[in-house]
Amino acid sequence: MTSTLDTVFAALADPTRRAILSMLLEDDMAVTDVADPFEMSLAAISKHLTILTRAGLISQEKRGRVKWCKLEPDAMKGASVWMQGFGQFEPVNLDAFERFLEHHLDTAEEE
Amino acid sequence: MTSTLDTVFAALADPTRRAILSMLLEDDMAVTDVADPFEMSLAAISKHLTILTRAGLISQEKRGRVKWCKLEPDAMKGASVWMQGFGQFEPVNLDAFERFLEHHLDTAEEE
DNA sequence: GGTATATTCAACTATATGGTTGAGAATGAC
DNA sequence: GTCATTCTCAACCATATAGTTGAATATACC
Repeated sequence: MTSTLDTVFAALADPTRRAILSMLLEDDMAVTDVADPFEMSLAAISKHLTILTRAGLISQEKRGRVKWCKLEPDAMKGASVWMQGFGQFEPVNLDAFERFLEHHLDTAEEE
Repeated sequence: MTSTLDTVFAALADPTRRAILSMLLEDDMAVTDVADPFEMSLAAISKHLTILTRAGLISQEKRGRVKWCKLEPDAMKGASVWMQGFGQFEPVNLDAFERFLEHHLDTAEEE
């Protein structure tokens, strides 16, 4: 939902959640099917899905008794752009990136 | 030092640590100077720097009694590439970055 | 209605994080 | 040697995370 840098990076910091996102690249999945390849309980997976949803990385839609999970890759955009600002050091976009940092991302979050 | 996806994403999930990395874009800094703009204690900043070091995102070198912190942007490569695997968004060139700015996509806020 | 399936909630444990303060170890200045 | 500076360590507190199990809810099937 929120999709701040905080929640997105935190969500991506867990290997189970990254694996879930990879699975959802293929297709939308029901919660039970997401949980299937993992050793842990369904409740644990349900919590992971909540964290991914809060970060905006997936959406969940209930149809009948089944809750479908759908990847929302756009939620990674902000984080991806933020990181790549450190990777690509052409002087051109370095300035722009620093302005971007100052005026948009970090400040917006700490207010 | 390790620079796994786990440690890198976890390190990036904190706004203080992201702010520190942004500061280090300019130049290497001593721990005291890194801590200066923040409200929190020096010890707290020292812990953040430890986490950034463990993630490989910075390196620290002691010269005299001063410990210098240096940005190591290559540590973000793995994480950056991982995210681009989801990339419906192309690697950020100036183009994509400017589009991002134009739409003043305050991705840091809701969705 | 009764039962099976899908998912979450509640309560609990263990561990990590983010912060504090105060003391301690190095180093540099005089 | 004395004193200040730089930085970390230790102990502590509050909160969040990652997992468990068992009960509860909601829907579908017959």
